[in-house]
Amino acid sequence: MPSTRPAPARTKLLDAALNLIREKGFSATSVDELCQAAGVTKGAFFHHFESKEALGAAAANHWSEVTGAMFAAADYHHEADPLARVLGYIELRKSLLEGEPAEFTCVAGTMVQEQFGASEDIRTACRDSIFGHAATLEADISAALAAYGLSPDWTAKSLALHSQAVLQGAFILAKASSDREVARDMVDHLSRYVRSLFHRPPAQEA
Amino acid sequence: MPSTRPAPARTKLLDAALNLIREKGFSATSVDELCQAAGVTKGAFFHHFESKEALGAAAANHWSEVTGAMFAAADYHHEADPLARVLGYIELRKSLLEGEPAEFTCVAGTMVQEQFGASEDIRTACRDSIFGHAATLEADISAALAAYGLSPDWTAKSLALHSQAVLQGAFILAKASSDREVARDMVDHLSRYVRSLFHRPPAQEA
DNA sequence: TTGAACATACCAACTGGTTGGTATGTTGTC
DNA sequence: GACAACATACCAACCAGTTGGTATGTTCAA
Repeated sequence: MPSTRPAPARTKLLDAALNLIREKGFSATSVDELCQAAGVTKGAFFHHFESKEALGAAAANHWSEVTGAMFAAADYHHEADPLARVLGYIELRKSLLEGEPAEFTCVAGTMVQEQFGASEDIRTACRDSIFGHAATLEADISAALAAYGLSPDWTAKSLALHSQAVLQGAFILAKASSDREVARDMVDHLSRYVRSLFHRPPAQEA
Repeated sequence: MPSTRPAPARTKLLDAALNLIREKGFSATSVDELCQAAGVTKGAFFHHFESKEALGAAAANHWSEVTGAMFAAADYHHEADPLARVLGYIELRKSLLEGEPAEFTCVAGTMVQEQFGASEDIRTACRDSIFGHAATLEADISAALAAYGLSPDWTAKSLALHSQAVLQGAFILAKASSDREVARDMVDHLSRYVRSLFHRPPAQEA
């Protein structure tokens, strides 16, 4: 049987990074803190990552994998109607707005905000995380356009990105106000917008 | 005659902070860098601000004043139709997306993203900046609702905040992709959404 | 009107602690 | 016994913040 081996230092560091970066940002998180949170020494850190910057880029990729697996396993994919899948995705994102900002916030968005000018590796890793995730949504939007026979003056890609923009902006407002309800309202507006684009009734407000 | 007196150190430091925070984030900007950019010594810094954190909060307030004056003087206020004022505001925000991210990005959004958990003073100053700005938009939205005889299931305040969320999210996508056109597309979606809420035709796409 | 008392604005040099990073082990496994 | 995976000990650079000081007002009583 596959007995649970102790998590290797590299994974422990990446998991710790996901939490610490969302709590305090990348710059304000020191290598020592990372090591302490991961229960690992500095030697282990620099054995697995050639620099703090390299860990940042790796953490963004790790974030893509963790969240990618989570969204891939979500229920909304089972909806037959592609628009229902899109709206289901949005409702899932809303339901995820629980607990503290550091728990529901996006690592890639947080990190790229402060590191976009300092590290090209981190920037591209965060870009791939955000835009890659948007691409999974773009497919359902395209299918919905086909199913509803629409050819609007906006692209599926731009609407997928817009949804990410709303979410990222909602995170900022939640952090600023210490109130996740604000973020939920923003997601409601997004849902309303998508329904209007497909000429769907306002439906039930949650 | 009111000859132009040399800018005092405090103002020079705040102006420098506005640029440096947007370029590199708050944590990664050192007090020494701030002083060098402002052409001022460290003694002057700590004469005017009791800590780096205090400068951060002051910078957010300075940002509110600078941008508040700019938006207060904008043309869109002269529109008779309140909805035209809202849409004019959105178009203005789109036209502001020029140059490098550090030039069109929001200081408050950038700073609160990394400092919300570290400094309550900075967090509230950024919150006041963002939510205070949204309040100026909320008045026009309320007037538009009255003018068009609408009583929707969303509030003027939440739509004003939604517009800020879209803009903040657009900034993040622009930073991640190094492409401000992405941000412009997000603002187009916002404009389309607002028009749909007021049952206005798609109108011309810019 | 003057000058002592005080306040403001600023400066150069310094400090103790923290930073990312390195050099050199030790350990367990194939 | 060789190599990856760690640990320990350390360092130079940098960090926010402090020090003791100067130059330039401003206030107000004699």
